[in-house]
Amino acid sequence: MIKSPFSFQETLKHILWEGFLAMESKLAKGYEPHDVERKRYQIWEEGGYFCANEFSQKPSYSIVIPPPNVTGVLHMGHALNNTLQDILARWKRMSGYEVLWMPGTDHAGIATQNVVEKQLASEGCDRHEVGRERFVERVWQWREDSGGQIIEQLKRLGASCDWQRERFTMDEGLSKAVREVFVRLYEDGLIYRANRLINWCPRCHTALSDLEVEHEDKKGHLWYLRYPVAGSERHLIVATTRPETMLGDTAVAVNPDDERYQDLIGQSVRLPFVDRVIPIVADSYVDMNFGTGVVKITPAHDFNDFELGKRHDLPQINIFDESGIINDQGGPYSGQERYEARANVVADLESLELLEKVENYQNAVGECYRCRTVIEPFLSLQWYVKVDSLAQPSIKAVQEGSTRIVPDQWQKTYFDWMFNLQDWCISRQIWWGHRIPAWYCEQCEGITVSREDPSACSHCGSSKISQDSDVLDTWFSSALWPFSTMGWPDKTETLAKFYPTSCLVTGFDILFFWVARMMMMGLKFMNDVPFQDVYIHALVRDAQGQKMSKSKGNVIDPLHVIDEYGADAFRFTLTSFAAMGRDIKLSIDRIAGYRNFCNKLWNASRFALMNLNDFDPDSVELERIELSDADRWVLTRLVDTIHRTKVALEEYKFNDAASTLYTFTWHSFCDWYIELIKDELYGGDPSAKQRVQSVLFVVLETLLRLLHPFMPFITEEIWQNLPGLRPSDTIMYAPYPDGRGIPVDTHAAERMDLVMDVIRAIRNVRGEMDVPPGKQIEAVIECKSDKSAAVLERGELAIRTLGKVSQLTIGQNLEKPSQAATQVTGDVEILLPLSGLVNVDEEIQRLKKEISKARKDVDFFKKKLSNEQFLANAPSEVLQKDQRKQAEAEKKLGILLASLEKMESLGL
RNA sequence: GCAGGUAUAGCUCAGCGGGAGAGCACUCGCCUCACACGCGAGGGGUCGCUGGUUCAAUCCCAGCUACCUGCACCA
Repeated sequence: MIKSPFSFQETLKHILWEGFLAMESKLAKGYEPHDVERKRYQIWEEGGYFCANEFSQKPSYSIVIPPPNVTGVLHMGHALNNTLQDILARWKRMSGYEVLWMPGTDHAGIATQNVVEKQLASEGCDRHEVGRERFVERVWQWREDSGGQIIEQLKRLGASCDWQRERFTMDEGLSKAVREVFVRLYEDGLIYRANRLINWCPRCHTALSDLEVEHEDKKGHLWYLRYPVAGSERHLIVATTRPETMLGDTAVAVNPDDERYQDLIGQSVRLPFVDRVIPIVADSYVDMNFGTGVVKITPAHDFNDFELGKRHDLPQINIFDESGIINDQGGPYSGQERYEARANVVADLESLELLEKVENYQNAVGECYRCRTVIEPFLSLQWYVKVDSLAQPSIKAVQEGSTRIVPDQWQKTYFDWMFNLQDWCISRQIWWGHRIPAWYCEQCEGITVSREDPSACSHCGSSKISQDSDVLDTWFSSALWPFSTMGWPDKTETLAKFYPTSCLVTGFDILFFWVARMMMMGLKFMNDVPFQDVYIHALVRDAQGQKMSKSKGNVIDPLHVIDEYGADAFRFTLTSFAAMGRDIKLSIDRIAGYRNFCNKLWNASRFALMNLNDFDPDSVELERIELSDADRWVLTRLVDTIHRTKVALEEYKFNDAASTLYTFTWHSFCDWYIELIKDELYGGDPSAKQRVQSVLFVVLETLLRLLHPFMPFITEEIWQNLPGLRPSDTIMYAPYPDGRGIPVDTHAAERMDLVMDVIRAIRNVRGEMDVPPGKQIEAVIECKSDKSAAVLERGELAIRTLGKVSQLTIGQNLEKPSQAATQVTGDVEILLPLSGLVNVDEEIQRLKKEISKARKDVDFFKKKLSNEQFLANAPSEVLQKDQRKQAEAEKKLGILLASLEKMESLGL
């Protein structure tokens, strides 16, 4: 026989009841996100509800998506970022704005090229064998086949982007914008070419901007090398972390004030292996206290040495090729890879007794942010953007508030960076990207920069010209995103309607990469800021607070979360934790908590639908019916929730909005209101039933609209199943609640709070005293004022039902039962006759606990109010409030003490 | 080294100068006719440390300690 936790009768009752529910309710017993999400999203998308109309008369609200990499897959950062944008977009759309949320992806030059190069490698060839043209074709093909997966994943999240406008940074239009910007900046003298040390990735074979290099402390060594002083038996000892670069040394340097080496300044040392005599120079850059106070100088392979070399007019000897292999300047080491060369140089120095010693040493090594290869400072000719004149207006715009950075602590970071800008290296030696529109003349060596591909040199007219083989940094095109996506350089209706954008939502990690550069380009080319607000959100970390990364294996895949818990629960979790200025530590059980919240909403709605079968929403006339205190209470709380939500959203306090809605939904609506109206729904009074049906409907329908930006799927699904006709095809275009038409009655709400306090007091005694939940009890409620008595008499039914009270007496100067548990709230004394329910000792214990709490209160206020300084200085409302609280506490203590005395006398 | 941030219940975090809050976890009692992804009740905190301002400080100011994140790094 199968063991069942239920008796046969109970099981049967269950089966019958479930059957009844299935017939009565249109909704399933638990919320099942899968089908709902797929179905609803499809309807929205096919209905064109995400589309923006630039010809609309409505006020505009626009957001451009931070374009994810075309190679990317959705991670937690994207999920948070796009959830917040979607909340804003849906909120504004419902609030009557014409909303454009512009989606798209960027071409991620290096990352995408790497993907396709790996493909080629697996086929046993490389891009050079394939050739530039065919390689670029392959990349396009790759994008066609497997790029942009993230777009479909954003849809799973519920993102309401205008997909018909989806853009890609390599699109024709955006490429045209890139070209226009390059040419104009060049013509304005803001783009130039220079031969400098740059960060070079020997694996990607390209230059990187300063921002694309990530520094990480690594364990290494400090080698002390002995350089023989020319024409002497002396040696100078230099310390270095990179011994192989000695092949490119063109000097050694000491501090001019260093007494140890005064006599050597101006002399030379003989460099081993390459047999070069190099000078000993004096420069204040050298720190006398570090190492030996002597530095080897390699101008072609170190940024500091490069600067020093310029001061002393030293030659720059490049010893590497573009793969980091020693070139023919490296003498015997020519052809060796840099680390191999290092090992050999060290070994050979040692055998020549030129290695003084080796120490362990930790220092920060720059790595390529795309492939983690150690970058090489490399001397090469590159294109730069001169940022000074572009940065000035961008700084001013934020200072003057044309663009607001939220939270404002990020402003400081923005300014810090803007004030210390280096020129931006924009050329990349890869093939995938916007090719630099510059042509070099074989004849006159002039450069032709042009909007249209030229056929002749603009200087000498020669047709022997060839285009620069480099492409532009991906961030160059991303910097134009807010206007290039809207059709610039053409003057479009879209730009007129939606530029500048209303808000940019992004993570702080790309504040410099992207936000600052968009500011510069927007102001330069649109003469206006690209966005009014910039909302910087947190980073999503794992439950331990660590950055999620594949190598740590602590990534939570958003799509798995959506599969398991539903998009709405996931979104609500992210939103709840999106407090300003703090990172999000995400763990699965938190998501489960919000899954439960979805289920709660679902079941409250099921309850409502079951009880609204015979209800016609058109009959609702809240103004004309006599509402109960409970009705007025829930409606007042609802309006309060509406206002709080609005304020929170306006201030980008997403977590506040979420918690306000959570608390109202669960604790006000479900825990109290639904419980309060059951008597009237199931009772025999048709007018009472219709009244609570009206309020139930209004509250639920309003709540769904309030919640929709946060939980789009479940709210639409329920909303569509409400009785009667909806004012629009989709909740997406139903007006966002503003509280109008909903009566607010704070006095009634206060009355209801008293009733609820009494119910809580009864439940407290029951719970503390282990009275079985099903057991009906007796209660005597002694009121010290007419007002309380009247309020509680009106709440009688609620007290009976929710307190499980069968015999209830409410009034003043009542006859008190001889043995009763006592509880006090406000000026109301609640007496629960023991009559065998509770034993006296337990009640004594409980009373003692209550008394100690009350006594603490009394002492607290007594002390506070006996302080003359407080009486003299505190504002009168604070004073009055505290006096009232003291009186209340004293009254409560008195009642409890009297009750205890009585109990103890009984016990004896 | 410079800058910024953070320290509040076991965990994760809200918090607006006037008696410390939530969610989760925990304890007790419940399959009560929307929901056990649930209901009711309860326990739990010297608000990092030291000073200062104030009638009043978790909140404002200064210093200290610890952790986090940027940026810059002396080879």
